[in-house]
Amino acid sequence: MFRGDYLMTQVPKAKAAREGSFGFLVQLLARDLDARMKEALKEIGVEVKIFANLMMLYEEDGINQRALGERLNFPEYFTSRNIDAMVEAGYVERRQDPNSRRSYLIFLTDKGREKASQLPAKIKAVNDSVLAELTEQEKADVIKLLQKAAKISDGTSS
Amino acid sequence: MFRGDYLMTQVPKAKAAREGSFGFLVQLLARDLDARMKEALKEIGVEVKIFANLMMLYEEDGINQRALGERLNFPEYFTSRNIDAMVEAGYVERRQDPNSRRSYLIFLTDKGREKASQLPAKIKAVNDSVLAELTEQEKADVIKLLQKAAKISDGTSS
DNA sequence: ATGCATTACTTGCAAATGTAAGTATTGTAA
DNA sequence: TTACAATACTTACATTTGCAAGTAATGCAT
Repeated sequence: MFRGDYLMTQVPKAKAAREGSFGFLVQLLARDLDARMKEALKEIGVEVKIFANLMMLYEEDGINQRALGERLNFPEYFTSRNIDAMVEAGYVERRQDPNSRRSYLIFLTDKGREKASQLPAKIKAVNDSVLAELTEQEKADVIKLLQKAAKISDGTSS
Repeated sequence: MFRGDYLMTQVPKAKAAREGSFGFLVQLLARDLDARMKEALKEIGVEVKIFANLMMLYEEDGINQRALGERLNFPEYFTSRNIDAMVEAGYVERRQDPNSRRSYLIFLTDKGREKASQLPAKIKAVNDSVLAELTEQEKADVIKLLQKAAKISDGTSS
Protein backbone atom coordinates (compact mmCIF):
# COMPACT_ATOMS: atom_id res chain seq x y z
CA MET A 1 0.00 0.00 0.00
CA PHE A 2 1.24 3.50 0.02
CA ARG A 3 2.39 5.74 2.78
CA GLY A 4 0.14 8.71 3.06
CA ASP A 5 -2.92 6.56 3.55
CA TYR A 6 -3.23 8.12 6.95
CA LEU A 7 -4.24 11.27 5.14
CA MET A 8 -7.25 9.57 3.62
CA THR A 9 -9.48 9.84 6.63
CA GLN A 10 -12.97 10.95 5.78
CA VAL A 11 -12.28 11.39 2.09
CA PRO A 12 -15.06 9.16 0.70
CA LYS A 13 -17.74 11.81 1.05
CA ALA A 14 -15.69 14.43 -0.77
CA LYS A 15 -14.73 11.91 -3.39
CA ALA A 16 -18.33 10.98 -4.04
CA ALA A 17 -19.39 14.61 -4.30
CA ARG A 18 -16.72 15.40 -6.82
CA GLU A 19 -17.17 12.27 -8.89
CA GLY A 20 -20.90 12.79 -8.96
CA SER A 21 -20.48 16.21 -10.50
CA PHE A 22 -21.28 16.40 -14.19
CA GLY A 23 -18.67 19.10 -14.65
CA PHE A 24 -15.93 17.11 -13.01
CA LEU A 25 -16.71 14.04 -15.08
CA VAL A 26 -16.78 15.97 -18.32
CA GLN A 27 -13.47 17.67 -17.62
CA LEU A 28 -11.92 14.37 -16.64
CA LEU A 29 -13.14 12.64 -19.76
CA ALA A 30 -12.12 15.56 -21.95
CA ARG A 31 -8.55 15.32 -20.75
CA ASP A 32 -8.55 11.55 -21.15
CA LEU A 33 -9.94 11.81 -24.67
CA ASP A 34 -7.36 14.40 -25.56
CA ALA A 35 -4.47 12.29 -24.34
CA ARG A 36 -5.70 9.22 -26.17
CA MET A 37 -6.30 11.16 -29.33
CA LYS A 38 -2.80 12.56 -29.17
CA GLU A 39 -1.46 9.03 -28.93
CA ALA A 40 -3.56 7.72 -31.78
CA LEU A 41 -2.70 10.62 -34.05
CA LYS A 42 0.99 10.24 -33.42
CA GLU A 43 0.80 7.03 -35.43
CA ILE A 44 -0.20 8.92 -38.54
CA GLY A 45 1.83 12.04 -37.83
CA VAL A 46 -1.03 14.44 -37.27
CA GLU A 47 -1.07 17.00 -34.49
CA VAL A 48 -4.08 16.87 -32.23
CA LYS A 49 -4.75 20.58 -32.52
CA ILE A 50 -5.18 20.24 -36.26
CA PHE A 51 -7.27 17.14 -36.39
CA ALA A 52 -10.72 18.60 -35.77
CA ASN A 53 -10.36 21.15 -38.54
CA LEU A 54 -8.89 18.57 -40.87
CA MET A 55 -11.78 16.21 -40.21
CA MET A 56 -14.23 19.00 -40.76
CA LEU A 57 -12.69 19.85 -44.11
CA TYR A 58 -12.69 16.23 -45.12
CA GLU A 59 -16.43 16.26 -44.69
CA GLU A 60 -16.73 19.47 -46.62
CA ASP A 61 -14.09 21.83 -47.93
CA GLY A 62 -14.31 25.01 -49.93
CA ILE A 63 -15.78 26.86 -46.98
CA ASN A 64 -14.34 29.97 -45.44
CA GLN A 65 -12.51 30.20 -42.14
CA ARG A 66 -15.37 31.68 -40.24
CA ALA A 67 -17.73 28.90 -41.27
CA LEU A 68 -15.12 26.30 -40.40
CA GLY A 69 -14.60 27.75 -36.96
CA GLU A 70 -18.29 28.08 -36.31
CA ARG A 71 -18.95 24.42 -36.88
CA LEU A 72 -16.41 23.46 -34.30
CA ASN A 73 -17.18 26.25 -31.89
CA PHE A 74 -13.65 27.50 -32.15
CA PRO A 75 -12.74 31.17 -31.86
CA GLU A 76 -11.58 32.86 -35.04
CA TYR A 77 -8.02 33.49 -34.02
CA PHE A 78 -7.66 29.80 -33.38
CA THR A 79 -8.96 28.84 -36.80
CA SER A 80 -6.68 31.41 -38.36
CA ARG A 81 -3.57 29.95 -36.78
CA ASN A 82 -4.77 26.44 -37.30
CA ILE A 83 -5.04 26.99 -41.00
CA ASP A 84 -1.59 28.55 -41.03
CA ALA A 85 -0.33 25.31 -39.54
CA MET A 86 -2.26 23.16 -42.00
CA VAL A 87 -1.00 25.21 -44.92
CA GLU A 88 2.51 24.82 -43.61
CA ALA A 89 2.03 21.07 -43.32
CA GLY A 90 0.79 21.02 -46.89
CA TYR A 91 -2.66 19.74 -45.98
CA VAL A 92 -4.77 22.64 -47.19
CA GLU A 93 -4.60 25.73 -49.34
CA ARG A 94 -6.29 29.10 -49.12
CA ARG A 95 -7.96 30.32 -52.29
CA GLN A 96 -9.54 33.70 -52.74
CA ASP A 97 -13.29 33.60 -52.41
CA PRO A 98 -14.53 34.67 -55.86
CA ASN A 99 -17.36 36.52 -54.15
CA SER A 100 -15.35 38.42 -51.59
CA ARG A 101 -11.82 39.64 -51.45
CA ARG A 102 -11.83 39.63 -47.70
CA SER A 103 -12.35 35.92 -47.27
CA TYR A 104 -10.59 32.78 -48.32
CA LEU A 105 -12.06 29.42 -49.13
CA ILE A 106 -10.13 26.52 -47.69
CA PHE A 107 -9.48 23.42 -49.76
CA LEU A 108 -7.77 20.18 -48.91
CA THR A 109 -4.72 19.24 -50.96
CA ASP A 110 -4.29 15.64 -52.09
CA LYS A 111 -1.89 15.14 -49.21
CA GLY A 112 -4.40 16.60 -46.80
CA ARG A 113 -7.19 14.46 -48.13
CA GLU A 114 -5.05 11.39 -47.79
CA LYS A 115 -4.26 12.19 -44.17
CA ALA A 116 -7.84 13.08 -43.43
CA SER A 117 -9.07 9.78 -44.81
CA GLN A 118 -7.25 8.07 -41.98
CA LEU A 119 -8.96 10.11 -39.31
CA PRO A 120 -12.40 8.50 -39.02
CA ALA A 121 -10.90 5.16 -38.02
CA LYS A 122 -8.72 6.83 -35.40
CA ILE A 123 -11.60 8.82 -34.01
CA LYS A 124 -13.76 5.76 -33.78
CA ALA A 125 -11.01 3.78 -32.09
CA VAL A 126 -10.48 6.44 -29.45
CA ASN A 127 -14.17 6.87 -28.76
CA ASP A 128 -14.59 3.13 -28.52
CA SER A 129 -11.69 2.79 -26.13
CA VAL A 130 -13.04 5.48 -23.83
CA LEU A 131 -16.47 3.92 -23.93
CA ALA A 132 -15.21 0.37 -23.67
CA GLU A 133 -17.06 -0.26 -20.42
CA LEU A 134 -20.42 0.58 -21.91
CA THR A 135 -22.79 -1.63 -23.84
CA GLU A 136 -23.94 -0.52 -27.28
CA GLN A 137 -27.23 0.58 -25.82
CA GLU A 138 -25.50 2.60 -23.13
CA LYS A 139 -23.26 4.26 -25.68
CA ALA A 140 -26.27 5.33 -27.68
CA ASP A 141 -27.98 6.55 -24.53
CA VAL A 142 -25.10 8.63 -23.26
CA ILE A 143 -24.62 10.25 -26.64
CA LYS A 144 -28.28 11.09 -26.88
CA LEU A 145 -28.24 12.61 -23.41
CA LEU A 146 -25.14 14.66 -24.12
CA GLN A 147 -26.68 15.91 -27.34
CA LYS A 148 -29.71 16.99 -25.41
CA ALA A 149 -27.57 18.79 -22.87
CA ALA A 150 -25.61 20.49 -25.66
CA LYS A 151 -28.94 21.44 -27.23
CA ILE A 152 -28.14 19.56 -30.39
CA SER A 153 -31.14 18.03 -32.05
CA ASP A 154 -30.32 14.43 -32.78
CA GLY A 155 -31.40 14.52 -36.40
CA THR A 156 -33.75 11.55 -36.15
CA SER A 157 -36.85 13.40 -37.22
CA SER A 158 -39.48 10.71 -37.70
CA MET B 1 -30.68 35.03 -42.92
CA PHE B 2 -26.99 35.13 -43.43
CA ARG B 3 -24.97 35.29 -46.57
CA GLY B 4 -22.88 32.23 -46.91
CA ASP B 5 -25.84 29.93 -46.74
CA TYR B 6 -24.98 28.83 -50.23
CA LEU B 7 -22.02 27.10 -48.66
CA MET B 8 -24.23 24.85 -46.59
CA THR B 9 -24.96 22.32 -49.31
CA GLN B 10 -24.71 18.76 -48.14
CA VAL B 11 -23.56 19.61 -44.65
CA PRO B 12 -26.19 17.65 -42.69
CA LYS B 13 -24.37 14.34 -43.01
CA ALA B 14 -21.09 15.78 -41.79
CA LYS B 15 -22.89 17.62 -39.04
CA ALA B 16 -24.61 14.48 -37.84
CA ALA B 17 -21.36 12.51 -37.84
CA ARG B 18 -19.58 15.10 -35.78
CA GLU B 19 -22.39 15.71 -33.39
CA GLY B 20 -22.85 12.01 -32.86
CA SER B 21 -19.26 11.64 -31.73
CA PHE B 22 -18.79 11.19 -28.02
CA GLY B 23 -15.47 12.98 -28.18
CA PHE B 24 -16.87 15.98 -29.96
CA LEU B 25 -19.73 16.29 -27.51
CA VAL B 26 -17.47 16.02 -24.50
CA GLN B 27 -15.08 18.65 -25.80
CA LEU B 28 -17.96 20.93 -26.65
CA LEU B 29 -19.52 20.57 -23.22
CA ALA B 30 -16.16 20.95 -21.51
CA ARG B 31 -15.63 24.32 -23.13
CA ASP B 32 -19.16 25.39 -22.36
CA LEU B 33 -18.81 24.36 -18.75
CA ASP B 34 -15.54 26.20 -18.47
CA ALA B 35 -16.97 29.42 -19.87
CA ARG B 36 -19.99 29.29 -17.59
CA MET B 37 -17.86 28.51 -14.59
CA LYS B 38 -15.63 31.45 -15.37
CA GLU B 39 -18.68 33.68 -15.45
CA ALA B 40 -20.11 32.34 -12.23
CA LEU B 41 -16.82 32.62 -10.40
CA LYS B 42 -16.30 36.18 -11.50
CA GLU B 43 -19.15 37.11 -9.20
CA ILE B 44 -17.20 35.97 -6.18
CA GLY B 45 -13.77 36.97 -7.49
CA VAL B 46 -12.31 33.50 -7.84
CA GLU B 47 -10.22 32.44 -10.82
CA VAL B 48 -11.43 29.36 -12.59
CA LYS B 49 -8.01 27.72 -12.59
CA ILE B 50 -7.96 27.82 -8.82
CA PHE B 51 -11.45 26.72 -8.10
CA ALA B 52 -11.03 22.95 -8.34
CA ASN B 53 -8.16 22.90 -5.89
CA LEU B 54 -9.93 25.28 -3.57
CA MET B 55 -13.03 23.11 -3.58
CA MET B 56 -10.93 20.05 -2.94
CA LEU B 57 -9.28 21.69 0.05
CA TYR B 58 -12.62 22.79 1.37
CA GLU B 59 -13.62 19.16 1.47
CA GLU B 60 -10.37 18.22 3.12
CA ASP B 61 -7.27 20.23 3.82
CA GLY B 62 -4.01 19.40 5.53
CA ILE B 63 -3.01 17.12 2.68
CA ASN B 64 0.13 17.46 0.65
CA GLN B 65 0.43 18.78 -2.88
CA ARG B 66 0.83 15.43 -4.47
CA ALA B 67 -2.31 14.06 -2.86
CA LEU B 68 -4.22 17.16 -3.85
CA GLY B 69 -3.14 16.87 -7.45
CA GLU B 70 -3.87 13.17 -7.60
CA ARG B 71 -7.47 13.63 -6.63
CA LEU B 72 -8.06 16.02 -9.45
CA ASN B 73 -5.91 14.21 -11.97
CA PHE B 74 -3.77 17.29 -12.33
CA PRO B 75 -0.05 17.13 -13.08
CA GLU B 76 2.29 18.11 -10.28
CA TYR B 77 3.69 21.23 -11.83
CA PHE B 78 0.17 22.52 -12.16
CA THR B 79 -0.64 21.92 -8.53
CA SER B 80 2.61 23.54 -7.54
CA ARG B 81 1.86 26.74 -9.42
CA ASN B 82 -1.76 26.64 -8.43
CA ILE B 83 -0.84 26.65 -4.78
CA ASP B 84 1.55 29.52 -5.40
CA ALA B 85 -1.41 31.45 -6.75
CA MET B 86 -3.66 30.48 -3.85
CA VAL B 87 -0.99 31.45 -1.35
CA GLU B 88 -0.61 34.78 -3.12
CA ALA B 89 -4.37 35.30 -2.99
CA GLY B 90 -4.27 34.54 0.72
CA TYR B 91 -6.52 31.51 0.44
CA VAL B 92 -4.14 28.84 1.67
CA GLU B 93 -0.86 28.38 3.47
CA ARG B 94 1.90 25.82 3.18
CA ARG B 95 3.01 24.25 6.46
CA GLN B 96 5.89 21.86 6.82
CA ASP B 97 4.77 18.26 7.04
CA PRO B 98 5.90 17.18 10.52
CA ASN B 99 6.71 13.77 9.07
CA SER B 100 8.74 14.88 6.10
CA ARG B 101 10.81 17.91 5.33
CA ARG B 102 10.30 17.46 1.62
CA SER B 103 6.59 17.93 1.64
CA TYR B 104 4.17 20.59 2.70
CA LEU B 105 0.69 20.23 4.02
CA ILE B 106 -1.76 22.69 2.59
CA PHE B 107 -4.29 24.42 4.82
CA LEU B 108 -7.06 26.85 4.03
CA THR B 109 -6.88 30.25 5.68
CA ASP B 110 -10.06 31.78 7.08
CA LYS B 111 -10.28 33.88 3.96
CA GLY B 112 -9.86 30.81 1.80
CA ARG B 113 -12.46 28.88 3.73
CA GLU B 114 -14.89 31.73 3.37
CA LYS B 115 -14.38 31.84 -0.39
CA ALA B 116 -14.55 28.09 -0.68
CA SER B 117 -17.84 27.99 1.18
CA GLN B 118 -19.40 29.86 -1.72
CA LEU B 119 -18.23 27.36 -4.28
CA PRO B 120 -20.69 24.47 -3.93
CA ALA B 121 -23.63 26.70 -4.81
CA LYS B 122 -21.82 28.04 -7.86
CA ILE B 123 -20.83 24.59 -9.02
CA LYS B 124 -24.36 23.34 -8.63
CA ALA B 125 -25.76 26.32 -10.49
CA VAL B 126 -23.44 25.81 -13.43
CA ASN B 127 -24.09 22.09 -13.63
CA ASP B 128 -27.79 22.70 -13.45
CA SER B 129 -27.70 25.31 -16.16
CA VAL B 130 -25.79 23.03 -18.52
CA LEU B 131 -28.15 20.18 -17.79
CA ALA B 132 -31.26 22.34 -17.85
CA GLU B 133 -32.77 20.42 -20.74
CA LEU B 134 -32.64 17.12 -18.91
CA THR B 135 -35.12 15.64 -16.47
CA GLU B 136 -33.90 14.60 -13.04
CA GLN B 137 -33.91 10.99 -14.16
CA GLU B 138 -31.88 11.83 -17.25
CA LYS B 139 -29.36 13.78 -15.19
CA ALA B 140 -28.87 10.79 -12.93
CA ASP B 141 -28.56 8.52 -15.95
CA VAL B 142 -25.99 10.57 -17.79
CA ILE B 143 -23.87 10.93 -14.67
CA LYS B 144 -24.00 7.21 -14.03
CA LEU B 145 -22.98 6.48 -17.61
CA LEU B 146 -20.12 8.96 -17.53
CA GLN B 147 -18.91 7.48 -14.28
CA LYS B 148 -18.93 4.08 -15.87
CA ALA B 149 -16.98 5.38 -18.87
CA ALA B 150 -14.48 7.05 -16.55
CA LYS B 151 -14.22 3.78 -14.65
CA ILE B 152 -15.40 5.38 -11.47
CA SER B 153 -17.43 3.10 -9.27
CA ASP B 154 -20.55 4.93 -8.24
CA GLY B 155 -20.29 3.99 -4.60
CA THR B 156 -23.73 2.39 -4.38
CA SER B 157 -22.56 -1.07 -3.44
CA SER B 158 -25.71 -3.01 -2.79
C1' DA C 1 27.15 4.22 6.42
C1' DT C 2 27.34 4.51 1.56
C1' DG C 3 25.32 4.67 -2.81
C1' DC C 4 21.35 4.68 -5.64
C1' DA C 5 16.51 4.86 -6.43
C1' DT C 6 12.40 7.20 -5.22
C1' DT C 7 9.57 10.89 -3.58
C1' DA C 8 8.00 15.75 -3.28
C1' DC C 9 8.19 19.68 -5.16
C1' DT C 10 10.02 23.67 -8.28
C1' DT C 11 11.51 26.08 -12.37
C1' DG C 12 13.68 27.42 -17.03
C1' DC C 13 12.35 27.70 -21.35
C1' DA C 14 9.89 27.04 -25.60
C1' DA C 15 5.51 26.78 -27.39
C1' DA C 16 0.53 27.55 -27.05
C1' DT C 17 -3.19 30.53 -25.79
C1' DG C 18 -6.38 34.49 -25.19
C1' DT C 19 -7.34 39.34 -25.54
C1' DA C 20 -7.63 43.20 -27.76
C1' DA C 21 -6.41 45.91 -31.31
C1' DG C 22 -5.09 45.91 -35.94
C1' DT C 23 -5.95 45.71 -41.43
C1' DA C 24 -8.72 45.37 -45.37
C1' DT C 25 -13.00 44.79 -47.55
C1' DT C 26 -17.96 45.06 -47.95
C1' DG C 27 -22.78 46.52 -46.64
C1' DT C 28 -25.91 50.21 -45.80
C1' DA C 29 -28.11 54.32 -44.95
C1' DA C 30 -28.57 59.23 -45.50
C1' DT D 1 -20.93 59.58 -52.43
C1' DT D 2 -19.68 59.53 -48.30
C1' DA D 3 -19.55 58.15 -43.84
C1' DC D 4 -20.13 54.58 -40.45
C1' DA D 5 -21.00 49.89 -39.19
C1' DA D 6 -20.14 45.18 -39.93
C1' DT D 7 -17.52 41.27 -41.74
C1' DA D 8 -13.35 38.36 -42.39
C1' DC D 9 -9.28 37.66 -41.02
C1' DT D 10 -4.53 38.58 -38.70
C1' DT D 11 -1.20 39.68 -35.21
C1' DA D 12 1.29 41.96 -31.13
C1' DC D 13 1.73 41.12 -26.64
C1' DA D 14 1.14 39.33 -22.11
C1' DT D 15 0.05 35.21 -19.83
C1' DT D 16 -0.35 30.23 -19.40
C1' DT D 17 1.05 25.79 -20.44
C1' DG D 18 3.78 21.58 -20.64
C1' DC D 19 8.00 19.21 -20.82
C1' DA D 20 12.07 18.17 -19.04
C1' DA D 21 15.54 19.01 -16.03
C1' DG D 22 16.48 20.68 -11.62
C1' DT D 23 16.80 20.60 -6.14
C1' DA D 24 16.34 18.55 -1.84
C1' DA D 25 14.92 14.98 1.29
C1' DT D 26 14.01 10.21 2.17
C1' DG D 27 13.92 5.03 1.68
C1' DC D 28 16.35 0.98 1.10
C1' DA D 29 19.66 -2.49 -0.04
C1' DT D 30 24.17 -3.97 0.73
